[in-house]
Amino acid sequence: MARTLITSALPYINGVKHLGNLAGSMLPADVYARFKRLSGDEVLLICATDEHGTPAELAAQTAGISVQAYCDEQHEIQRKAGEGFNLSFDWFGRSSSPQNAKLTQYFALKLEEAGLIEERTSKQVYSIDDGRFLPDRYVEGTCPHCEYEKARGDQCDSCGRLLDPVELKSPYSAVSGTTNLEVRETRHLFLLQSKKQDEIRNWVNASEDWPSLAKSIALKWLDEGLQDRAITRDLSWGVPVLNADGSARPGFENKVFYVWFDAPIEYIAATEEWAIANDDDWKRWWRTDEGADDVSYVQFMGKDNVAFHTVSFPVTILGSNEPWKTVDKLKAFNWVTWYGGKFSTSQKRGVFMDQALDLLPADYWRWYLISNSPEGSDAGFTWEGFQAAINSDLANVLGNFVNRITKYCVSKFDGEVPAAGEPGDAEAWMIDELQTRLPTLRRYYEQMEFRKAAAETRAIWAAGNEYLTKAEPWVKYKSDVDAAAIGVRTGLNLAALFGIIAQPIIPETAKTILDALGVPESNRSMNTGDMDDVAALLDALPHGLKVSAPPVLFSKIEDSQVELWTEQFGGGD
RNA sequence: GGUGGGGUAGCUCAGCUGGUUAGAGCGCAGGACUCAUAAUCCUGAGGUCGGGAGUUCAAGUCUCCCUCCCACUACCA
Repeated sequence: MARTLITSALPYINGVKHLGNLAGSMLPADVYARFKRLSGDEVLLICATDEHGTPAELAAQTAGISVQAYCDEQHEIQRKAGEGFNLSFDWFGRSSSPQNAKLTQYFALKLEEAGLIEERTSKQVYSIDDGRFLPDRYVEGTCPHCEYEKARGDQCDSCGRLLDPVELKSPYSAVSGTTNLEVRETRHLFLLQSKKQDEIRNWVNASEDWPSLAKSIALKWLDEGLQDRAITRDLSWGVPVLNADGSARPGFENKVFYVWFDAPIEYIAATEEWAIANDDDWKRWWRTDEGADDVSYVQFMGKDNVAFHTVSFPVTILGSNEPWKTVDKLKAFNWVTWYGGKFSTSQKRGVFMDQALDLLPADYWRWYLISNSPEGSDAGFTWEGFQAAINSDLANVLGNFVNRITKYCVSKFDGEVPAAGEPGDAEAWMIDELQTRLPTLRRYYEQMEFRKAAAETRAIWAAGNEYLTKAEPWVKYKSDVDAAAIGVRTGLNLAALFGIIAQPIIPETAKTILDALGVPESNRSMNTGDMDDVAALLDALPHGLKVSAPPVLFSKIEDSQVELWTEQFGGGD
């Protein structure tokens, strides 16, 4: 059995994720995982909340609770949101888990043994009133180039220039507003990425199933020269820096590993968390010397994360000099935009996962976000586009098809799959369509071309409607009931097939359809072997099987709802 | 500034290594049908493929210049 390991970029703990976050990583990872499972692979889909770092500490401080309590709360919220969207994670872990702490410390020690870690002193802005070091972007002030007054220490939002926090005029803390700042020296562990430059380049060049986008980003970093980077921070919340014997590393008692060092390691640690919970073995997924050599590992992420996955994390993995599994294929996404701008938590622009589910069931959103996946470039979300896609694709093309054929069967054939009638021209046409379209659909999924997979899925549904027009059982019924029967039987089998191919994207509705048609779990696969014989697929339901018309699968989105939501969510302004 | 990705029918987008009359969905117009969620099916109108120059027998598809949008640019994650 082929084995596929899939990871989605870890959503940051700070707040409910919006539809753009969902569409850019977690959702396509889930769709792909579902497809691979239906294709007969053994799949492990891993995700987790990324819980360390300054934003989590500050958010907890604002909320007046401990960081641990804050993360506990937020993790649960995100877990529930994912569950609400039917994200089929085999494990949704936490980067604050003991497994991740241990593994992160382990990697750091291995890297040090390999001579890739060095202590260095650097300078950083310290806020005396806040009692903490400030990351560059938490220092704000007036831009020395354009005089913009709220420029961040790393970059000015107004003129776009990269800055150093010490360049800012009248700097202040973005945390508290205090101007009581000073530059202090601080010691950190640096990962000597420059030493791995050639090895990483060879590894990148050897990669095959990477999109050009990913490769070009990786090569760009390599061309500019990998810089050694600090992998520790002056924070209290995070993975402690320890010696091999478990004692605190001298001078690092108040420091932790940098969130970007431990976050990708959580992919592995989350698998360990999964293994513990399921009494399974995690190493067979991650250690090529312990069974992971035949695993195909696929990563999903937003474009902004590509460098971390193609360069930084590989330095950690390869630098350990141990046989860890590295990524085989990766898929990067652009952003979903909101009426031309960005989704923004702080400005309350856009729709967030929990809000979305209050409006409509998950399948509506899943379909829209996958069929409009931000693959080639940013994809704009608009209520009008959403309404059009749902009403046309789901309600009219798929929902109506299932409704018309099942209702007709119930009213004219006692709700039983008819046995009579021989296939004719219309059936031959349908078989021909499916013989080209089903392999095409599978190919798009294999290639992770999600927009195209959705479009092909829809095209197959639409072909079903076209088939019914050709077969016109309601006309034939008047003169030849057997001739009508073949149309109904084929139509019912098509409905079942439509449910099967709908499973990766709209799993709940697919289940409703397949349950209504009495298709057993074991016959819902999308495996090639099971989909090759199209003629058999169109006569798969046992003759005489009792079927029922499921309730209306999708209700249409009314103009009045679009108006309401536009007002409610500030779309269009 | 640098790097990368985009600018193709009213809208959202396909168009691989250059090759017959540039495609799809939505929307729009007309027609058909009546089993169905006023759904479905058919037909049609609609584009000087961001602008300019060049290479070529031939360019949306290659080269150069210009222009607009977006992302990334390594101590935010």
